[in-house]
Amino acid sequence: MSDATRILVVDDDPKIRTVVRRGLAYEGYRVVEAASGEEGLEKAREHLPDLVILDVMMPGIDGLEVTRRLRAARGEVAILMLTARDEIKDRVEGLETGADDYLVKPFNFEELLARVRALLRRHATPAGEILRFADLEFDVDAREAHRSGRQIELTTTEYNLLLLFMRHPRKVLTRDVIMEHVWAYDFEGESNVLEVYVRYLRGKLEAAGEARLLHTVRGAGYVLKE
Amino acid sequence: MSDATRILVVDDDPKIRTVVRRGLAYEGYRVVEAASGEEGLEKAREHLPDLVILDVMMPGIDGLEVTRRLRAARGEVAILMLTARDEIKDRVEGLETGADDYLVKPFNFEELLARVRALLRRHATPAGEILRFADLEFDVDAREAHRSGRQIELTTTEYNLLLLFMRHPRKVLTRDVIMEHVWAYDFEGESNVLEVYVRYLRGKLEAAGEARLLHTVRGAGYVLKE
DNA sequence: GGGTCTTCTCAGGCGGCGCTCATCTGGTCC
DNA sequence: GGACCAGATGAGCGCCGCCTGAGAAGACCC
Repeated sequence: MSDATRILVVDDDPKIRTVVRRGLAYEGYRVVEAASGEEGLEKAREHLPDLVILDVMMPGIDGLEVTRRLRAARGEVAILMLTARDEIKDRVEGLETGADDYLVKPFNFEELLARVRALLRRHATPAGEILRFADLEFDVDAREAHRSGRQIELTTTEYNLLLLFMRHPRKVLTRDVIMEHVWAYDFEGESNVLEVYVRYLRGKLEAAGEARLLHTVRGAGYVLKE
Repeated sequence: MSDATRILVVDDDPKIRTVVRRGLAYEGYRVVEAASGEEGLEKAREHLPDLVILDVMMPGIDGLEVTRRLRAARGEVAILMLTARDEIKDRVEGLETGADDYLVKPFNFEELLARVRALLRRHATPAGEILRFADLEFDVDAREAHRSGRQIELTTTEYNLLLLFMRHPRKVLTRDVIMEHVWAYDFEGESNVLEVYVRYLRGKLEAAGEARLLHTVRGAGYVLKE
């Protein structure tokens, strides 16, 4: 814990910074923010992050230039570039300039987290993760689950949702937290997607009449527990 | 907690109180002020704040003494001490007396806010916290309690009410304090919701014939004790 | 273009939960 | 012992939070 992985988030949009910071902090990373390219370079020098998440489009020094300077200064840092949907040409340029990966906005948090983990793993140690809870097995790499010998296929959203619960068993996750993690960061307004997907998941997890694992906590959210 | 975080500001300088109060209120905290050590202790008893911001130098009961008494009163309250620049020796004494952090005056508000956030984060709910009292366990994350091996499910209001008692064991909580914390009422209208929910809680906590933990203090309020 | 899979919206339904109310109980004071 | 009042109790009601089934829209594949 004392030597947690440090991640620097550079984006001029405070909303994105906040969502990313909160999410990553929740996952146990130490997060530093910067609102501009200049500040980003400064914070990078100051905190020596393991990974930099970097928006391409920023006033002043933009993401590409920051990448160039980071590479010139210190080669080992991993760089994840964020690019708006219609800036796809930037992808190529971004990767050529020295970014290790890129992600198109808007993205949902689990996607970001997956990239972050992948990048950090590449820089560190690999491992085929299998999460277990009660009689449920969850193979992160294979993207499938097993219960009472049965193989359970999951769609992407179901996978993200179940992954979140498997990472935080016995903990009540509020609707807000779940929405922020599994659905797009800029999701606004009322929707009952969450209920619907909880229903899908329950349907698959309890297909053979097994006991309920995903419980409703009225007025709060949901928990994974026996 | 169900309602906003409460912060008590104790300083004999009205200017500082005003600045701090406005700023914190703007950030969404509920702020209570006190102009002296005596008043501070009184307000603390009355409002059960999560954090106390406390000036060291005050006529009458000073900050150090207030800290001592707050700690003696079994409060798990976080304390942030304010000290003038040339009272640096007070820092040491302040921390030894039981303050959780200190801040040198003059300070800018962002500095204060950063400390406040850090303290609340550290102090509030370290993930996986389990509160215990007698043979009762209260799992904050899972939103459930256990007694004599039995799992006790709680509704949101029951949870908020029990949480309040678990945070202040053996302390008599008046009806007003409880109403203010759990229902956010200004106790205007008459209602016996509190009695009803005390009954619900007792029902669940003593379902297997266990001894009473939630006691009535006639004319005052309720206590959690053996 | 047709078929399939996935994501998400929408309308309707149901029951849990928060709360009120009327009545009962017991402690306290004279 | 009687009167009074704070709190306890049981019953019940209405809302809204969540569940459910159906289907539209879009992506992908052949």
